[in-house]
Amino acid sequence: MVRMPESRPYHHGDLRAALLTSAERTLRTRGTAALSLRELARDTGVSHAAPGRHFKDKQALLDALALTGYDRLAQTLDAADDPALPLEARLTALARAYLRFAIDNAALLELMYARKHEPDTSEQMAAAVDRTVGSLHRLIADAQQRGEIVPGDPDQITLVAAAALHGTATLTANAMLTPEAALNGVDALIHHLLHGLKPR
Amino acid sequence: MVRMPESRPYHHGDLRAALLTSAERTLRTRGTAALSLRELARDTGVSHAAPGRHFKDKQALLDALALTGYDRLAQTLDAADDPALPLEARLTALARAYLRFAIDNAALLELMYARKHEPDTSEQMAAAVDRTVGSLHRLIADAQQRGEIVPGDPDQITLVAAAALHGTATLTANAMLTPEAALNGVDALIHHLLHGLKPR
DNA sequence: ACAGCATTGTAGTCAGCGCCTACATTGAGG
DNA sequence: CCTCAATGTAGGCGCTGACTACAATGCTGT
Repeated sequence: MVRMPESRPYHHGDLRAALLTSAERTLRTRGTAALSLRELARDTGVSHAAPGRHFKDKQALLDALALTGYDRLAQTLDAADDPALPLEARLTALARAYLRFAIDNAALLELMYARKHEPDTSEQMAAAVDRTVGSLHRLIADAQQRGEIVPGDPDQITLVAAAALHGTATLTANAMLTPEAALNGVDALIHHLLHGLKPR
Repeated sequence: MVRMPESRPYHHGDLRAALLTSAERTLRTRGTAALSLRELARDTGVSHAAPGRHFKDKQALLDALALTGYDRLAQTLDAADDPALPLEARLTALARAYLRFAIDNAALLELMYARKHEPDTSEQMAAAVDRTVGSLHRLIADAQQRGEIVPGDPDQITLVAAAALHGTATLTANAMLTPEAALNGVDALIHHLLHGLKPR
């Protein structure tokens, strides 16, 4: 029995990467719930058990997907942070970048923030989160050093800012706030965050 | 010993409520992913198709569950808001109540904020969200009227506060912040929110 | 060059799931 | 009382994730 000449080689080459790419595509177009390992395998032209060689179970693939998301987010935020800008503008730009990411990658963000990662990847996840918050933390620390932000535990201050941004982002990603409303509200959000809600 | 002729009657009586109760129990103890209609039916002692009479599909049950969650949350927040308190204390109490709910009902909260509700329930969902934010909105409007909060679109101001609280709550529910850290940070969060991050 | 072996693919199977349909039991209203 | 809608049961379909045994491949040491 002769082998079909134009059949894919037995070994895919880089199945792991192909699966991740295809998975993110599905994630973006049809949501997390529509992601099935078997369909992923079919789309990639391999047997239904092949993904198991690269991801011990479905959660492992989702974790890997989340990690790539953190990489992209950290990179995005890093690129968006311009230390030369005055404080309010700098913070606004960072917030905008985060919001954009949240809007453009809602399903991925949901995955990144899901609290069901496997134990062995949860430390990588924590590190990724730290890296992500890093940009904001640096910004706060810089401003504090210049006396442009109140003194106090920088972690605590960062948390306040992070919570406000994260809240806006998740509200938007979960469709409780339209992208337009969120983006339009960013300036006011940052302004109020810096100047406070109480009259001065 | 006489054979107990007490095999459950053919008709359950209030299967819908029983399913919701059992579902929330599973949700709390084993998470959303572990929730199966068939297991739910088994636990409740009915056939695997019986739930279909009360919920047209799994999502319908999840939606119903989310709605009860909103009811409880709105009630909790309403009870926690004491208009007699001075602004900062009043806001702090509200924030604490929200955080407590988020910590105690992490999985349920995830369901409430998931953006995959069926179209026909999404309006009820939106109304529920409005009702939930109502407490905060009233608080802000009150304070604004007394001149204790800067003038401006009250919706916009509410959004700032809501984002900060929501951010803290989701960070905690997603285990990116320990419950202790979150609760300890509430006072500082509200303080900074009211007084701003910039020095005065 | 090539044998040995870990890696990475395939094929088949299993139990569990959501959902569907056909049928049985029940209680309430004409 | 008798119908009939509501609510439960039984069975089945196609899908899923996970497991296993086996086959093809390519790397590594000699």
